Amino acid sequence: MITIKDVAREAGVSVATVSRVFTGSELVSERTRARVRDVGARLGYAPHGAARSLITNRTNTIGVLLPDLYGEFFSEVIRGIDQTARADGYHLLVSSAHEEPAAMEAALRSMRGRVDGMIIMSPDAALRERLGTLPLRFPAVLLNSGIDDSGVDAITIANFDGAYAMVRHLIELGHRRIAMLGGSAGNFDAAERLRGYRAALAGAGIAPDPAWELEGDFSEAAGFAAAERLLASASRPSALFAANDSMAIGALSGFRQGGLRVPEDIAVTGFDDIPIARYMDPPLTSVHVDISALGERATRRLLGAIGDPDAHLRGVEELPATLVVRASCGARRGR
Amino acid sequence: MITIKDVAREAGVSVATVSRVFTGSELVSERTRARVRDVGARLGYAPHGAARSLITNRTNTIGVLLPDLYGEFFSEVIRGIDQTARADGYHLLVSSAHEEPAAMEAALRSMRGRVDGMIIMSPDAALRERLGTLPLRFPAVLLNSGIDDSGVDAITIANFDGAYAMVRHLIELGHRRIAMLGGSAGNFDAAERLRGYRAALAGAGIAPDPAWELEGDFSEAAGFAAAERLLASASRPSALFAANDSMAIGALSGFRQGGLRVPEDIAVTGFDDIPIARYMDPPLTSVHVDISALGERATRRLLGAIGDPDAHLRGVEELPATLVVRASCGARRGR
DNA sequence: GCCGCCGATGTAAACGATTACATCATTCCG
DNA sequence: CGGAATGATGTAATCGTTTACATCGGCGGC
Repeated sequence: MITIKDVAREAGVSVATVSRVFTGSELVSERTRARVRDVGARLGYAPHGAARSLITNRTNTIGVLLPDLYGEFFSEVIRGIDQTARADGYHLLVSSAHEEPAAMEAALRSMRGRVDGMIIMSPDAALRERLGTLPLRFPAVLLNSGIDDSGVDAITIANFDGAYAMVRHLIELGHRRIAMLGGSAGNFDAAERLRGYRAALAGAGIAPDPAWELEGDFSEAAGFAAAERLLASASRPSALFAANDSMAIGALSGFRQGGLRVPEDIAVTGFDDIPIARYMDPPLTSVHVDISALGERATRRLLGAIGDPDAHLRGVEELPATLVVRASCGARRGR
Repeated sequence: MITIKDVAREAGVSVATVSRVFTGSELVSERTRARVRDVGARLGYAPHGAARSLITNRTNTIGVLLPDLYGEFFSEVIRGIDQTARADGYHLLVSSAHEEPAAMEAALRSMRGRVDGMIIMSPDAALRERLGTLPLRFPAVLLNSGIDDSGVDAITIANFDGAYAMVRHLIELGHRRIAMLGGSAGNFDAAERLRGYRAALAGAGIAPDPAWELEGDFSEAAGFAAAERLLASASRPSALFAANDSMAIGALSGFRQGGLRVPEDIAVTGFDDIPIARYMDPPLTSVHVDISALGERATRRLLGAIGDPDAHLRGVEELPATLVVRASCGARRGR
């Protein structure tokens, strides 16, 4: 492997000069700069990242910790993070599937000296608790972790409001028998959406029926299974609100397979408004969240904290969640 | 920031001993090991990644270069890569959106000293040429780049076979007027799929109609637009084969909105078999590719090359692409 | 009782860059 | 013409680890 020394020797200058050329310092004569550049290109030299980080204490990398890497939601978040980070010359070090706090801690440790800051997505409540006690060695932004402490940086979605608006909308369409397909137990977003659902029902004076609070796991398969369960049960709701779009899509498919028409026989709605939602048949009524903006905002906040830790003021930002009415709720005839 | 020296001082041993404890060397007495462990935990010590990489020449990280990060296809590939890499204790450094060769080269350079190897996805033909001339400084595996040189490591999809099988299937169903919605110009996968389409038509003695070779860009929007175009044109095909599922889904939606029934009025099929395909209405007939396996195979190959560069033998692997018949092609009644 | 060996530990030299400081040649001004 | 200021370059310390080599004590075999 060719190093800065090789370039220096070949160009007949000291390593300091080569370094100055490659870090873009002004203090090099035009002639020397050109010569060093040439030699560098000819030899195929590239500065060694680790060596550079060691002395500068900067890695130009941000770490991303995710619970999983599955589905359109996460890919959109990462896209938002990546775009923003790249614009500022940062790379992304991703690490996923940290179900257990221990695994997460290990991942966090292993990031030391490899990243300048972290974006941590830990929707699990138990995990979040643990995280608070963890001595973070670098700037960090939490995503959807339900933390409400202005001492930390975090971005959240207006889960409650979104769910409330959705259920309210269904009620206004005349639905009284509204089921909710929830997310994984312990998941913060899921809990908040459920809370919004209950509040909306209560607000309309509808008694909640525990049998209509189904448990899911955010996957299409869970939606499909829930639809089958509802089809088999004696009393069927007139509307199903799924805690995310993937489950709504699965449910759509399940109901159809069971011979039900959506929205005529049953309304189905989701949450997140993933890109594909509008292409469903019927197009899916959902709660729009600008998912990639979620990643973008988190990244901006993090970059701010990295750039000037003292000036940076921490806080929790909430992203709006707005109702998007399409055909699957029955508000629009056909399409 | 606390370093190995702090731990050494606090534990009353030399840095060498601390290092030995944290690298898992045998040569430490049980008593000392325990003491160092304790002190380390108490002080919240974590080895500095960059410093470690510098001396060991290992980063335990693999770099991933992608053209973009959009949609389920990429997210599945990354998932495959991540799972395999993590199982071997590797992290992922991702970098996306390298449309131009220059940007790609820059990204590649900036990875030196930060990764042990790279997985490069560059479906663009021009890019691939350039890449060949680039002196790669680390093991690399190419993904879907259409390279057919046993001197490099690469994984490809059986694009031609898959497309051929799909079109053949449509012909067997009685279709003669089959349109193809292609992918981006210059994209290798797209070109191969187009080739398969043409070959199948030719094999059945059907004259190709250039007007029915539409250009797309792999997005849902492109599929939607193509459907609109076909609806407006005088002669309409009886089947549309889209070069990927996203476009097929967009087309499905477009045709429906134009009042056409799928598959009764027009058959629609895709390629990739992304997870959501089976939940469409009608469920999408597609060409199944084990996308996450694509990432997994690439990673295994790369890890092999990293582990033992001498023993490793390079080569191109092709992943099968098999027809999955669902309802959107009309082969099955209803769903 | 001496020697050699072995296991546990320490010392110090890398790794490849950046950068404060020193050096040297020029230029400019009084 | 002397000396300060300026600009280009070099020297060497430094970042936090790992690891080859040295050291040292204790133990077993002769």
